Amino acid sequence: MNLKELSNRLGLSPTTVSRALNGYPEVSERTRKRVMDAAAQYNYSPNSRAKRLATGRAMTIGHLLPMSKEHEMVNPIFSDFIAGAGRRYAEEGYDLMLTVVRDEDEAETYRDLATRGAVDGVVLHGPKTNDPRITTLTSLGLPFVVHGRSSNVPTEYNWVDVNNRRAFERATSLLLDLGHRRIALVNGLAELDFAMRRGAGYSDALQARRIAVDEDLISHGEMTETYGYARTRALLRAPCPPTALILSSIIPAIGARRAISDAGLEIGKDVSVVVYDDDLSYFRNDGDVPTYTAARSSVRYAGRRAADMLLDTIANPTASKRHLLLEAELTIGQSTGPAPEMRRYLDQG
Amino acid sequence: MNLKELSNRLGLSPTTVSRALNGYPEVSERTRKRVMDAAAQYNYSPNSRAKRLATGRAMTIGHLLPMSKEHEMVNPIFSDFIAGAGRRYAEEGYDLMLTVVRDEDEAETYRDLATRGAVDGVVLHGPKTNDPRITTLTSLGLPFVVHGRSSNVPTEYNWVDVNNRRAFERATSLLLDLGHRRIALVNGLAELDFAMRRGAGYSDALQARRIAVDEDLISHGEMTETYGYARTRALLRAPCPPTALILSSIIPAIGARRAISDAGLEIGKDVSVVVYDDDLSYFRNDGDVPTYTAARSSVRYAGRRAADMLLDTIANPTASKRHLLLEAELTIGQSTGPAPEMRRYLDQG
DNA sequence: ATGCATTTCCAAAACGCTTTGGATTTCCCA
DNA sequence: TGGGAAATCCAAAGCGTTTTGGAAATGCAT
Repeated sequence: MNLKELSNRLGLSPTTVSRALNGYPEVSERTRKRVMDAAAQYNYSPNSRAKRLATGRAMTIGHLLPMSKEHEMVNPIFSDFIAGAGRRYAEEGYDLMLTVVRDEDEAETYRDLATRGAVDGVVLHGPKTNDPRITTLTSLGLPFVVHGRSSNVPTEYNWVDVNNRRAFERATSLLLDLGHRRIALVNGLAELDFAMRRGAGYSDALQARRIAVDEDLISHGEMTETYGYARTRALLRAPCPPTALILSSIIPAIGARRAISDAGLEIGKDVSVVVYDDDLSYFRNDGDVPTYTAARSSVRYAGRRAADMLLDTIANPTASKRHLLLEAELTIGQSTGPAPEMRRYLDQG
Repeated sequence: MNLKELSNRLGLSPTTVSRALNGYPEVSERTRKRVMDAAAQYNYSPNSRAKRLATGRAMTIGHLLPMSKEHEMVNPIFSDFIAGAGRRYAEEGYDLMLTVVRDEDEAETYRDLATRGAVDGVVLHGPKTNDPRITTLTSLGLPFVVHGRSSNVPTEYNWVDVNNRRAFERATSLLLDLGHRRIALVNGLAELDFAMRRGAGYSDALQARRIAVDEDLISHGEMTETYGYARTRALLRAPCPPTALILSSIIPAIGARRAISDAGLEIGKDVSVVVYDDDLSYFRNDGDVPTYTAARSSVRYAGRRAADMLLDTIANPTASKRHLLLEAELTIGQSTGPAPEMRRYLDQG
């Protein structure tokens, strides 16, 4: 069943039927009703491909899922971000197109999406410092929103980000307040912009208390359970181990817990742990007292807001660039407590 | 730059240019080369929307990401499955379209995708027993592949599944061999077909040893960390706690570990744990000795094979239905050991 | 040189929709 | 009962490809 056939059955022209269905005012309500009913009856909906050709709009938003050859990992936060964004797309009649791509092909893929006219806009994930993809997308003239920010990019661009620096500054301060002085930072890959910002927040807090930053306590890696385990284990075996850890995601924190437990230590007592919590749907860190003390910000919500921003950009292409900085909330859970020395002091008191 | 403009510059007809680019034999190699070069120079690639209208093919595969209102969780294995499947789509020139949908709208969405002609086929996730979606898709005539199987569906359909029953039968047998007699099963949601099969495998193994199935040891839930924690905690506090646990995913196993640790017990010694491991990219359970004893089967590989199957079905629509049953491998890790009573016996020996 | 098969290319139709620019009808008021 | 405005509808021209059905040019053997 297509438009021509439907209009034949109704004894109307395709023009009128099309207008009736798309809510144009040039058609009487009586006719519109008749058309709508017939469309429902024959289960007609306009062919996407034809519609998109005629309107010149793809009605599709693209997301690239880049996979590197060495560590071919899918970012675990990706699915929750997509869930948030995709819900909005669906509500607005947009489709979501996901392209799994080797990361060396990423720029080429953006170019391809643009010239093919396959999407009306894209979301850029995991920006690095001075990310070249931003320049690429800008020059392609393809509307886009960055999830995160990229330092040192000369041009303006749309972004939705969390105040990572402040979140980690606050997390570090919390541990300092508890008497911890040797605090390890288990951070994301060094080239990622958010990791850089988090590192800066951590350093800020230490320096505000005149505590030197010990590079041995800082590490960068992919946010896997294995990485969290290996790194924590190494830290605890060092000559002068930290009394507290800050981890950039809840996934490596799972590994950290395992390493702490393996070492015969207790989390929240012998070793304090603060995590950055993206509020992943399968790993809710809530309850009366959350398992982990955490700086929390819902990545799903970020996805929703990024979608809003992108759709708005597509609708108003000439408007100035949009920015949204979300704040993480710091919630106390079971994984933090006074530093061991402090604990002895308190016990005496 | 479109086809007409390109052909103008070349002094050729659109027909010839189109044929040259699409590798048809009616064009001389010399002309083809000239066209290809010009296309590269002007960075031309055919407009997807027009191409798809003309060919009548969407060149797109659909995946639905259903989200229920109560427990709005994204299945953590989804992203790895997509990564595997999406890679194949990209290689074959297909796009991947993801639709985030409230699960009560799922059937309606399939119908819409079909009538709109938005996709050439879909992958069905998380089939329940006698899943109505299979009937819907069959009647729509939309090619599809099920990731998993659905019992009691009268018609034939394509599927890629793991031999869940055997995997759980073997996992249970392993624990029985180690002397465990009270083995808990922490399973997925009861309505999911794979949970049913896993339960059957578990029961098979017990009954083969003439051990009665204790319903109190079996539970169903969503595979979150929180669920694994709560359930394990409850089990360990019961009057007659199990000495071993089998968990349907590595995610609740994380919670189980936490509960065991909280109870002052040691995993692999006081309590044995076997997990079903989907080989998630951010939670690799490998190393010299894996953390968990596990029945492992890569969900990413399953995604790739499902994609193969679907593309093949689209190319040969009349062929008979295809099935692929993958076997999980059972690998011994650090989380299992002899049952405590057995251990005492062995220690004496 | 001639005839025939190949090679090489093209004009025009088709895909299914939207949208432009009228044409026709209806309505309202003087 | 006109006349103009408003309401209602339509024919036809796109949108940018692919594909059908030839036409012209070339190559080869005679």
